[in-house]
Amino acid sequence: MEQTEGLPYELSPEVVARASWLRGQLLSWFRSCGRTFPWRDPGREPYEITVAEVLLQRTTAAGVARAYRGFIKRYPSWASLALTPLEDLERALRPLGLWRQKALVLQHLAQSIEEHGGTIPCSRTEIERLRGIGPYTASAVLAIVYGQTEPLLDVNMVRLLNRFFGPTERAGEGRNRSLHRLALLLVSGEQCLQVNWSVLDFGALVCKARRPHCQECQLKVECWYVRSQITPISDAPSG
DNA sequence: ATCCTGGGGA
DNA sequence: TCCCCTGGAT
Repeated sequence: MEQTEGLPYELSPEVVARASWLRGQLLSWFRSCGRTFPWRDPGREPYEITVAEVLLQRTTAAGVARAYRGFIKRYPSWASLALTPLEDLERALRPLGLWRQKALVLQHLAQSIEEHGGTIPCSRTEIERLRGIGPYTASAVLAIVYGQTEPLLDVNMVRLLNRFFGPTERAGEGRNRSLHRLALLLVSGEQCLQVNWSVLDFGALVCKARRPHCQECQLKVECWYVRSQITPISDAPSG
């Protein structure tokens, strides 16, 4: 009677089937069109991964990609981050936006982790206790550093799930939980990271917030959003 | 809701 | 100019 792997039995069989299809499509797309970033390379140190996730908050990945290697070269360790003058750190982060806040977060994070013996805690509760680390970044650390099955529920994944599946449940907290169940279902099983990255990249390149490429999108045959665009809600007299 | 001394694209 | 970006804290 135990629900396997914590998978959500509340989701309808139809939704589960569509999620499975979506997952296959995204993985296929990712193999040919996915983006490569230095912080995604296998064998990255936990330090490099965690720093990247903080830099990426509220910024475009392309912008971080420009600054990332230089930043890691200049600050190669938690110790170097902890010891550098805040002013220097701010200067290094300026091209990314929100540089003052990110400098504070990174330095405080570095000092906290130094006190923690130089290792990042491996439980969500402890990770989220760190200043500037919320649910998203905690999931990223758990998934990438510790190999856990975690959905990276950022704006891209929220947008894609909302569009593809359409309105599923009630508004408010119920909908958030519904979205999280969908996201967990999507990334469960093998290749958790590949699925997560495929969603981020697909959201950034195809299912964009501003002008989604619905005509060329390989998901359109199953997409609620496309259907809702085609099906007229009501005859709007244009006059 | 709103702010973060935000930068980039349309 | 406005909207968006691998958020988080108040």
